[in-house]
Amino acid sequence: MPDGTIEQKKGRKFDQVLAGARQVFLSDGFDGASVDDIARAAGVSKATLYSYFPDKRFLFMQMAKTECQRQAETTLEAVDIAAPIETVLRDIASQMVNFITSEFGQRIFRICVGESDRFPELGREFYESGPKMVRDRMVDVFHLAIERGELQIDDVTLAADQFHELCKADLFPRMVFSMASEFTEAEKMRVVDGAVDVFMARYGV
Amino acid sequence: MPDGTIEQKKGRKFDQVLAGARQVFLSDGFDGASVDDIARAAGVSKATLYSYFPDKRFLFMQMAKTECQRQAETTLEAVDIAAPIETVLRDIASQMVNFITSEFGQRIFRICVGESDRFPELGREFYESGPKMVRDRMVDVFHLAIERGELQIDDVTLAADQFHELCKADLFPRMVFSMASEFTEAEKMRVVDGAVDVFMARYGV
DNA sequence: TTCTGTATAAACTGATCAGTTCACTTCGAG
DNA sequence: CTCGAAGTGAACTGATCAGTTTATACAGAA
Repeated sequence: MPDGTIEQKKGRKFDQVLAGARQVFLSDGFDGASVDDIARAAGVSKATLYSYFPDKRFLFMQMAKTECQRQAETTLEAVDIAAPIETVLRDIASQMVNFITSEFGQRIFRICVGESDRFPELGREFYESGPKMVRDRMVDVFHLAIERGELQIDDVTLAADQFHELCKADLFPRMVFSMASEFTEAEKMRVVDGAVDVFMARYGV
Repeated sequence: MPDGTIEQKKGRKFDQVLAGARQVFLSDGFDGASVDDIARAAGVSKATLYSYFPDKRFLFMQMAKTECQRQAETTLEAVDIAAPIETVLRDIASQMVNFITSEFGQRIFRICVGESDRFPELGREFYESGPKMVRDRMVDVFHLAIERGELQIDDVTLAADQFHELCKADLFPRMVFSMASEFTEAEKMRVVDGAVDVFMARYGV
């Protein structure tokens, strides 16, 4: 105990349970997932599962939080801020579009939306570690570009939200309402370019 | 039978059942709603309910379709197309924002999103009678404005989708993830004005 | 009056599922 | 070698719920 693993709350199967939960919740939704299925997917007995998590809701929340954090970390990292603002925006837009149209993005969104009436904490958690983080990151980028005289923005947070929304045009509703599940590069490009164009027309110098 | 009511598929309690379904589904979601509750809310026996609708899913679909149509009819009607395009856009944006932030808009969206994995028809139905109709209507407006030399748009449907998305900035994520349930007029105005500004900067002559 | 179609209440079936309990195993530390 | 913590599997409880059935009521039309 003097060294090593302080990180984990409890025994060795904790991560296993979370992985099983991830798999089953993501493919079946909250109500659709049965605890027996999760235990089976995790390769763990139900009793063990319940020794780690007090109930199904809690397990779900924990899973969702973990997943969101992981996602937020990998997104918006590989953007070259030194490049001209149009390039930066195009990169960011691409990443957003890719996330929105990804299997994972779609599923986690679906569950959070559907369930955040019954447990609002979930929605809030997701917002904080998802859209909120993206917005903050964008605001930073904008400030930099403003300093460099590339952009002129009065309401920076609004601009960030607008950009984010612009990246959803067409794709998002079609995705979310099961009109399409995959998109061609051309379809994505159309939206990305459109978003950058509109944004620059208003906020470019 | 020579005159009168051809419209209804079956007997007198049909609408009652639908009304009960509307009430319970909208407040409890699909899984949350029990058929017994619906029958009770409708003031109808369960047997009667099942004589009208083959099962719960079908009842739900029917309710959602009906509601969407009703909503689509009342929205985007009282817009004065003769007015200058900026005014027209502002009116439309206001209506969109009001719908997005409405109790009903939020609930129906939540259910459709959460459930359209399990029955994709629902999502499609909603898309066709919701976003799609709005888009078509907007495209008409744009064409008119282009003819009048007020707008210049290459990809008209993309522009319509962009405008729609711009109206969701900030408000929509906060609403959907339970960060807020009501908004001040000022908050709404900020988004409406922002949307029109951005849109006109790109597509205005 | 009688027949028919629509309605009802209430009991019932069959299934699912969250969460608990229990008797038993495994394995590492002292 | 033994103790105890962590894990297992299977049975069990209690509850909910979709959908069915049955026996009954009541209307208007023939």
